[in-house]
Amino acid sequence: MTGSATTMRTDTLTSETTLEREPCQADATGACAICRVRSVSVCSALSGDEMARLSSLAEDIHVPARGALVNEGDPARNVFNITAGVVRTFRLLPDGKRQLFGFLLPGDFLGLSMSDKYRFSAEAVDDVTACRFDRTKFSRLLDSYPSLLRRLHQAASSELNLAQDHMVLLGRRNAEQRLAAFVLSLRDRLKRLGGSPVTVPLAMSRQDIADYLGLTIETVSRTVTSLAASRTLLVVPGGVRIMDAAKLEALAA
Amino acid sequence: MTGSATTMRTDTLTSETTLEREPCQADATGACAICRVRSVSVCSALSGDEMARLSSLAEDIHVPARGALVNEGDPARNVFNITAGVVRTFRLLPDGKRQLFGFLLPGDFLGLSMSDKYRFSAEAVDDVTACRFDRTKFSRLLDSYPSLLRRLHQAASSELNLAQDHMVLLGRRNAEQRLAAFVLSLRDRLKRLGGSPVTVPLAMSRQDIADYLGLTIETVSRTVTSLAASRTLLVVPGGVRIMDAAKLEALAA
DNA sequence: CGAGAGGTTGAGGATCCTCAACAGCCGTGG
DNA sequence: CCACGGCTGTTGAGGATCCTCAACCTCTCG
Repeated sequence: MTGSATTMRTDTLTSETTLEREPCQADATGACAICRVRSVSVCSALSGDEMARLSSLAEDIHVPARGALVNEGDPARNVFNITAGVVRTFRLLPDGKRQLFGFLLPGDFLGLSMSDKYRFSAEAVDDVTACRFDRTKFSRLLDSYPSLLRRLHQAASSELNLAQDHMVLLGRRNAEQRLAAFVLSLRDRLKRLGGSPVTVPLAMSRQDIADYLGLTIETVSRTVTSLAASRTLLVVPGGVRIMDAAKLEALAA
Repeated sequence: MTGSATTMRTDTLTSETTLEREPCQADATGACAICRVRSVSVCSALSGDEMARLSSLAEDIHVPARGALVNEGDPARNVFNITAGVVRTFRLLPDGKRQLFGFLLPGDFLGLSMSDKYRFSAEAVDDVTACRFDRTKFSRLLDSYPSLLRRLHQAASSELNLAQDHMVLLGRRNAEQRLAAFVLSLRDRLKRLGGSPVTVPLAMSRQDIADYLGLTIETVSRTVTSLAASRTLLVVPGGVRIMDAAKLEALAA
């Protein structure tokens, strides 16, 4: 199994989604020791020895923009830890509609909610690097390292909280409020990764945003325009600049 | 602390929400041994000895219809295992709107997603009995019993799956599809608890259903009427009867 | 019998979707 | 070098769905 398990179906831009790079077991302590996102990842639960063992399971992969990490319905062979880039998770409906569940940023774990098959698809929004683990081996590791399991459970808890926030957004907020909440939440997450508190890069397309917010692309476009007209946002190449954070927060509240 | 921690704020029908009954540690093995919902609960992960220790932490509580189990914003002192009745979990918005996250049935665990404060409220829809645990003690138990932690993590995973299903429903389905999915999913969950595959008791009000499905009470009422007119459902006292399961499933797909 | 709660039905309106045209950007290729 | 097509995003007009407001019905309970 060289990576074909998680490869494409919806996307055929490249012949091989996962470009293998130097695996983590390259050195004694493991590449995890020098991982940029370790402190914000589930891996932070582990001590030196434990991390070495985790490293031996990790495989550093690269997925080009639009490449697939997992496909809904496939056997769930891997779990991932995102180390760079943005990933979208989503489900495709029979009528062609799409619902995005979220955007994974560096440090986020992919594979928290899973049966034996993937219940959603995950694709790279831009160029992505990630740590890939064999799910069975990773699961065995959880038996040995309860602290890792606890950390993972924490992550699942926090994702459940995010999911609940999103249910509120989808069920009870209008387009303007949805967009405000989206921009602010993305800003906050990027801020924790060292991003700017005013300029929010939007790696994802309007269609992605629409499918995340339960709107159409036209409504997203119109709402952004309207927020720009009221000097709440400023549209800049590749993202938006927050001009009136207070107003945005009032909308999102 | 005798139960006031989790008591009411939104609801003041009774002076004491939690009517203490015989605690589980009444006998040697613990009342958990004879628990009706043990096989479908997280508790099933435990062996005899372990269960005895769990029993010693459990407190059997009763919450009358409309009573509160937890209030959003309160310190998260307890977690629960529902043993009878139906519980609604929800968040209240500043503008008075409400979004329900789900209905907990016997065997369901309350407290999977949590920080140090409750991020949502939980109220009894009808008369509810539950096992209440001190969160700190329960958390310590998790350190001793990794199998319980695993089971809990499984439960969190599966709740995350449900949350994703619900995001699809809220973001991408019309009123008819939402109602169909709701009735079917409730039927399936009740079936696993020994319920009928055709008659679905609806303990919750139309308002609850509306707030769960992201609709208004009027739209729910109209949609039920319309599904009854097309002989897909039959409205019976306290619930509905599924007349055309195939049609309902086609709508929910 | 009256009051209140929960639910249904109707009319009108707001929001968002659908369909369509168009603008900007970028890489390709003559 | 510029023309062209494709892709992404914006804007507009009209329509569908769902919400709002209001009346009314049914059932229960005092």
